Amino acid sequence: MSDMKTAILDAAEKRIQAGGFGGFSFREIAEDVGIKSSSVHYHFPAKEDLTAEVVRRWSDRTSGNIDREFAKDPNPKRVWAKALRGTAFSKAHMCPCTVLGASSQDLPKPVAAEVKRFFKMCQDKMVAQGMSADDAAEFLSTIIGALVVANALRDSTEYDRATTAFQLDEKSAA
Amino acid sequence: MSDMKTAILDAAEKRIQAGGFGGFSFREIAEDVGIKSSSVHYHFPAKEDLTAEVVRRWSDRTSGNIDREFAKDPNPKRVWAKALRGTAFSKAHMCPCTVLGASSQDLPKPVAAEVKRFFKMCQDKMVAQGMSADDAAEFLSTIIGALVVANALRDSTEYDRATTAFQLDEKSAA
DNA sequence: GCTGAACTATCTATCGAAAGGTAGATCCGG
DNA sequence: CCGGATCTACCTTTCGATAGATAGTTCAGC
Repeated sequence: MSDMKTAILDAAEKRIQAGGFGGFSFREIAEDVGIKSSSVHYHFPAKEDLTAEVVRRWSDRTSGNIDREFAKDPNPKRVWAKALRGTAFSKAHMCPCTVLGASSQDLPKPVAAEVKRFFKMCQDKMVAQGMSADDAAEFLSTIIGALVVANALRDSTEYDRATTAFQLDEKSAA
Repeated sequence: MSDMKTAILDAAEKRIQAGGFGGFSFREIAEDVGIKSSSVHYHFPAKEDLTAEVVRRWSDRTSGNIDREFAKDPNPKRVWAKALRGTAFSKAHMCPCTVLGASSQDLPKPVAAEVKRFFKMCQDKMVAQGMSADDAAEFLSTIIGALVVANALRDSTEYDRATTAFQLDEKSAA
């Protein structure tokens, strides 16, 4: 992957984290990376292609990060809670898939499909890590919701308040 | 409130539920209600005014609905879980405040403030109903997240899977 | 009870800006 | 010289918003 393509994906990711699909334009991305909007089209034919690729990349990275941490800590809930905590306290504050998922009905089909894949990946991985299907559904909802609530209240520490139960040491987090 | 103003709010609410702030235009709203886009400006000077009013109305309605149901059922979690379940299984599938909250950073200030007010109202009311602050934060995150995940997976029954623990009878839901 | 000002709600028409996207030229490294 | 990458220039559409006109309604004062 070329440097410029990566730079475009980085810029798009940031803007999507802030405003979702309708919250960014090719011109803004172009200015962010220092090229012209038409050149962005060279790398990504249409807006939905760029957006779908941002989601795919985020999904792959998340999957990898979780696998890596789970190898070090056998408690899946603590691993996931910590991973999303990093997002909540990052500059962007939000996970792009969550922002897009909230307005999934208004997304181009390929983008909506990619977003769906992300959430399925999360649930499947949780089950593979030993959680029951219902437990995974509830837990995923809690950490995703914590991200949204903290973002809306403009206070990242809200994420911690909502997930204290999962960030404790060995015995407590079940 | 005039019929037309209400019709405009209804149309805007639907569109916001689907696509958030960037997901609707005055022209679409105008077509939905059968007037011209400039006439929408007569009722709401700017897009942020219309959006803020949609959020305010949703917030007031939710507050009223919860009070009414809590008077009949003393279990706050069951009351809230049931209320949001209605949204998850509605045609629109989403709570407009949740959609907007996910992209809160990209919202005009008055709108972001109104969205923030909604989530604070939820937490405050939960505490007033007897929940601890941390418990309220976690529970609110779970039901909001369940809405997002169910929407992204395009399957409303995901909401039930994530909230079964709170929809049971008297003794079980604590 | 009539008149006329003021208000409500909508229209047509239009603005400048910005959107997504395309075509064709240019530049640069292999 | 060829091909990937970027540019300039442009197109069409849509955006939020404004101006000015037009009916219909309300209502105070004579």
